[in-house]
Amino acid sequence: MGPIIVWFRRDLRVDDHAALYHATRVGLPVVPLFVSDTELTRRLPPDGAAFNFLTEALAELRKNLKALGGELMTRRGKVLEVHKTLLKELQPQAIYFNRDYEPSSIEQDSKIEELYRKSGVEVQTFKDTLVHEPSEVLTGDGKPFVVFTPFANAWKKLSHPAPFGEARRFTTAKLASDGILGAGELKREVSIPSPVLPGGEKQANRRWRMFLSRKIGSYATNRDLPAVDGTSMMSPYLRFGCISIRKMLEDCRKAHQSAAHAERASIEKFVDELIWREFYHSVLYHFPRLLESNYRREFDRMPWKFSVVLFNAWKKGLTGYPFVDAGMRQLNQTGWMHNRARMVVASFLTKDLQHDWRLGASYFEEKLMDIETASNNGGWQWSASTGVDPKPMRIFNPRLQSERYDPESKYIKQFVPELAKVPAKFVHGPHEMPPALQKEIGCIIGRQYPAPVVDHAAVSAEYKRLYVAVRSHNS
DNA sequence: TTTTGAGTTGTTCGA
DNA sequence: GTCGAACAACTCAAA
Repeated sequence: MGPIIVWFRRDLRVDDHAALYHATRVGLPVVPLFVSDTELTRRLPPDGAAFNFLTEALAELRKNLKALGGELMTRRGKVLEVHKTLLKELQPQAIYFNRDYEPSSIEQDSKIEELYRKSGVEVQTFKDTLVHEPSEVLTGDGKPFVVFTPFANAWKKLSHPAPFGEARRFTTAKLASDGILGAGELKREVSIPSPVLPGGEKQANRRWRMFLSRKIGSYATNRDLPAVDGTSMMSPYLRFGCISIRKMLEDCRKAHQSAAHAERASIEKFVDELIWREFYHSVLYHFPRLLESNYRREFDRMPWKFSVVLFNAWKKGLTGYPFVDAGMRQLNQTGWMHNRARMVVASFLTKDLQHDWRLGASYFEEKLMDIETASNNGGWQWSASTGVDPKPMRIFNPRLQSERYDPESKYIKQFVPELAKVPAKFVHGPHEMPPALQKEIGCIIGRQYPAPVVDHAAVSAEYKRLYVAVRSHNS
């Protein structure tokens, strides 16, 4: 009897892993497989934080599989070609893998399924990435939800799948030695200074337990303050599947039961964020065109601007708006950005600079270590007012956001060091410093730190006119 | 079919 | 500085 292939993609863990759990219960040898050139890895820049995270997660996966008695097989090459080769080489009994919902993955996976099925090999796919799949959360009419709250209500009514638990020990069938990569071969030179979040299952659990015991109770307020370590930072771990979403949800429910009243609201808020992740997965699944186009079609007429100078200022964190600049520099330096800052920089690019949200979305794809296409697309379309959010136009005031969410300017000063000596009174608007003060503290506007690249009041008024014009055209 | 009510994360203004 | 209302006024799920 041939082995069972368990194909790992965005689910780099051994604990509570649907496909691995089920495969190790059959009693056949199991070949855990990772193909380096998947839909996941192809888009990751090799010098980016996400790639670094991935290699760490993979190295640990290899170790954890070994502890279960198995051996990770890593192959490089086109996915379909790799599977064709393995079909001959291993003559597997079956292939198991967890489902992925991105449009490109769906297309790829159906080809893989067909390949194995045609050869009489059993194919089993599993729900693993989400608590509830896009096909499970539908309106009464069987249509997809496009407003969050009704989606969340329907989601909460469904009974949640319990964690499966540990995989059994297994053996890996003797592998042909050719074409198998060593552990280090996927590793490339990376130049990310001390990643804030190390990849892998162990780190995922460490961070999660710390968040559960010390942070989740104050999540509702602290999550909005970029200078405070108040968010879970689980996004990269979820992106690469270093932790099980079923387990996280179960932990939240247990914590909720034993929590004080005040903390319960915070835990519910956190669960809502997990539901947002599933909501945007569902939206993209049902409307794959959103990767390229506006949900609200009338925005196809939006006369987005483009300026190399302004776009570069945004990318580099040199807009003259300290909070925006802090966010962008955090992204560039660490591969991660606080959620509050993500909203502010996205609003700034789309509303103040009036640049197409797709430009911002691709820059995030390039830089974020937690890049999840569904969430990224949903977030950017939300910011640009082109998406499924039913609220009317929303323009963030970057100055106000700065004062409200970074009142002590700790975040700004951490990532925009040239503002370190600017007094509290001026730190959210350094260009207002009198020239003498600029000179005194060695932060001259236009030299050490830029003047605002646009005037918020003027450009937001302009944006409002464009918005009204675009929308009224519709009827 | 029509009606009703609610909507992640905002901003501004005036008391 | 804080608070509530006005802003704008649209979509869409569900009754």
